[in-house]
Amino acid sequence: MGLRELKRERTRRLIADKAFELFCHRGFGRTTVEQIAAAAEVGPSTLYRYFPTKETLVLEFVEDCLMGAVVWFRGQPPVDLPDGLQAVIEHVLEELERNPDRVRAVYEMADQTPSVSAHLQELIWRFREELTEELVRRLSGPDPQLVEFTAALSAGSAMNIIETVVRMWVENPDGVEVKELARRAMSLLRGGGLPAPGDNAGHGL
Amino acid sequence: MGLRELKRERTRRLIADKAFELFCHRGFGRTTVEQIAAAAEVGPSTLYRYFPTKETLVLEFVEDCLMGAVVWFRGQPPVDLPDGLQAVIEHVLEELERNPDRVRAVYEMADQTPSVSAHLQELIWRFREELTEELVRRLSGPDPQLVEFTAALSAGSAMNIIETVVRMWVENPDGVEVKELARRAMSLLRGGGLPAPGDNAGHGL
DNA sequence: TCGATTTTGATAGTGACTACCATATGACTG
DNA sequence: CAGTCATATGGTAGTCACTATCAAAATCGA
Repeated sequence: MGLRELKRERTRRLIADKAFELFCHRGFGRTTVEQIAAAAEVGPSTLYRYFPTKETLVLEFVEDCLMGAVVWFRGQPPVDLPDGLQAVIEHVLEELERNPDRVRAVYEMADQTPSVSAHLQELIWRFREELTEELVRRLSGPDPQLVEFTAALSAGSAMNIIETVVRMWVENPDGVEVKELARRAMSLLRGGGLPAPGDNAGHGL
Repeated sequence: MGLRELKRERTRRLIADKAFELFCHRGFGRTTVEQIAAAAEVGPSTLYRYFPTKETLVLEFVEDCLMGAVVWFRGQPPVDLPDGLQAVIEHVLEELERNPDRVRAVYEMADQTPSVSAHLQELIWRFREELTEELVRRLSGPDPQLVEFTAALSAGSAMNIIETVVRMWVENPDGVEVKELARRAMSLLRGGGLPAPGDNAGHGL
């Protein structure tokens, strides 16, 4: 629209990029907000108007991937529940795979800095909440509590699969094919959250 | 043991209790660490020696329940994977149900304060990590990557069920029976993370 | 009781974050 | 183009969580 929105987006991107740059170079803990503001050539108060906390500067990309997938799913036509979950999972993974370095950097910072890890996990749970809400909207059933329950568990399964696949991918970038892992996870999800009775069950514990 | 360990545990409990009291009375954000230290009649530095962050003062109880269940499970004899997960889930839920008010208070604070929510979610993920580690130790298989994958997904399913049940219980304390919800979740887990094909599948989405 | 170890409390300091205000800048009207 | 309004910005001052350090006090072993 106007020139205002343009500059807003521009400075927002500038701040986030400079922040990520500094975080990768000096580490999250060794970088002060003041330094980021100086690098982006804005005042600290301006920075805080765009990003409420230091952690959001790190997690914006992941947040866009997760929440974007929910928004995308909201616009999709009705499908079966397993198909819908699979679609959401694949959508998220494809978006994340678009910037492998950024994903790895985020998880690295989360491993080193507890507060980043905490905010990352909270972001993932918020994704589950949003997805649950959408599933409830789509599901129908006589018992509303059962619908809520099923939706929450299903969304949680999707979250679970995404986190597991991404975590294994991050920890072993070259030895793991996201597509292959996702495919295995899909079959586990469809057959059940656990190894199916006739499959690889019977594992002694 | 000695008098030292005794006093240590005593002051630790004292600080945590006074903190929880103040949090419930004035709210998490309106209570300063200095006030907590004063209420427990210790210096702020002493408080920080026992609790690294303000949030840990809120979450100690939940952490004990979750991590205690993993430790308990570690001492259990080998069982089938679904049975083991069910046992862990029930153990956690029973421990949480022992102090309903405390659980509700924690979730209330988490809903009001983002940082508390973030640390709660991170705690839950740490529970998943610990459980995954124990499952890997117990599981056997030719492909170590598949073992890791199965363990992580299974532990995630347990985490998912616990969080879903507890959340519904907290949001509707009188209308939800934890035992009943847990039973439904168990059958969902055993039959699959999603409604089984012959059960309540076919929901339009 | 004496010496070694641990626990405590106080002090000073860093840095994230907030509230507030004066200024500047893009947007709309005559 | 001039004037006016809404919004964005930067600076200041302040709160509070948290850290580092160190001397004093409490506890333990002999």
